[in-house]
Amino acid sequence: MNNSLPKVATPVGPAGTASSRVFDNLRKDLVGGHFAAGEKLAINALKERYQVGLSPLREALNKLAAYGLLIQENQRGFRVPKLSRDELDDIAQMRLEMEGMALVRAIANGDSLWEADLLAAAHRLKRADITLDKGEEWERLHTQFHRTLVAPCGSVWLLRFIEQLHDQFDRYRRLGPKMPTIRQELDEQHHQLVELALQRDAKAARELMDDHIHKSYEVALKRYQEHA
Amino acid sequence: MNNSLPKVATPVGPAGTASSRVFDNLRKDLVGGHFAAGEKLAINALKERYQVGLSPLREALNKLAAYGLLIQENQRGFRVPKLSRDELDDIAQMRLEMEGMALVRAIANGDSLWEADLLAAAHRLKRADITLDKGEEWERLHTQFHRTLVAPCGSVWLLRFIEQLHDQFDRYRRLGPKMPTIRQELDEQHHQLVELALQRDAKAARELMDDHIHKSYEVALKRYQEHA
DNA sequence: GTTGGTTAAAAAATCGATTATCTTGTCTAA
DNA sequence: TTAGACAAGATAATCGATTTTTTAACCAAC
Repeated sequence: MNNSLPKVATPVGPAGTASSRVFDNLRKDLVGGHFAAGEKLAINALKERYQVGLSPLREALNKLAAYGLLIQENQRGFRVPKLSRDELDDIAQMRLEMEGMALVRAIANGDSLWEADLLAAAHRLKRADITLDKGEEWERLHTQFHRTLVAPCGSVWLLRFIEQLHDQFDRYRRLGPKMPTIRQELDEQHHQLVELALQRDAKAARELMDDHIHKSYEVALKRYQEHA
Repeated sequence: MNNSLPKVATPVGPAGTASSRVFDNLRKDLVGGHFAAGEKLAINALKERYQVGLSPLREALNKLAAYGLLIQENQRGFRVPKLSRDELDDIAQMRLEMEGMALVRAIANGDSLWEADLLAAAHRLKRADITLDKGEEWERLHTQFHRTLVAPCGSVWLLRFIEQLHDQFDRYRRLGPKMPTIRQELDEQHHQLVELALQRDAKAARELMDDHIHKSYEVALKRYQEHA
């Protein structure tokens, strides 16, 4: 009211509802391992932590339960899902199938705008890697890179499932500290994936993707086993 | 208090929380087409319809949005997702990939208990078909049959995705009235699927499953197109 | 010492009311 | 006539308090 700007819908900044803000933050924390697997969430503590009331918090918890990042038990609240070797294997196996499929389709469909996005995403990821901004930002760019890679696969549902699997997978991958040696290897594969995608070599790209997921799986498995 | 029975947890009947009850009912109604595609849900009307307060209702709506049966728009409530030819194609394509994969794995893993379950599920479905109990009950048994078919595939996540896709697919399939001719053909395939599964003929079973989904797709597409 | 039952405390689920946001219809000014 | 501003009503989101259910602690009886 104190200026006459023509009603600009809040650009994107502070985001919409309290519920969606909590959802985003809680999702990040769950994927990042800020809560112990199997832990029961104390709702009042969460109210504190995320600075919201009960209603928006519960709505966010319900969404996360439907998404698979929380377990809801009928009259006894929410808990963080347990981790298990079997589930990790399942998730990795599904990633192999679905991301492979998506990559092949993306290579068939992707246009030159995709090529540009892909190069950009890979570049940003590498930069974040060099500056050793070891934190949340690298994770964001890494997720974004993989998302971009398969984006033009043509299936909304496939993308949705892949995203869900990534979140689940990252719960294992992010259990422990960085492993620089293997990490470097994986980072190189990102660039090789871009190259093969630009060359439209679907077969080789898929094979590399399989290997990439395999190596990531080994990292995740080791961390799970060391996790005690 | 008026009898001395030793504290039996309510068998299964009236179900747990108000929220979960609403979730189940709303899900059924959304899949069954009781709401128009694209329609905006009037929350107060839903309170009436399902006889619950605002909080449990909103929690159920949030879960359904995360599940993909509703669209949540930031400060303007919930609406039923639109239908589109592209999405139907996407869903059917994904069903082909995922249920095919799941069936092959189920045939590799399933034990004799599975065989029995499968026969039972197919039988129940046929019976419901004969008695022409055209309603909700047949739908339930049909869903149950397909669930049983792929149950021992060994992947929790694959089963989860398949279930989600079924719900989405059924939004199209159930747009119109029965089509007895094609319906009969599809029903026969159910029994053929059981036979091939019992014979452990993965290849033939997968081909039949592909055909089954294809035919179902044609039904769904026709209904979508006639739906106006 | 264990079992069974009772009760107090804690936590989850739900309700009723309040606050914030959007939508619609109307009016004014160009 | 049309674009914009405004106000009134409708709807969504959130809060605070209540009700219900579970959990934990205690005590008695075997």
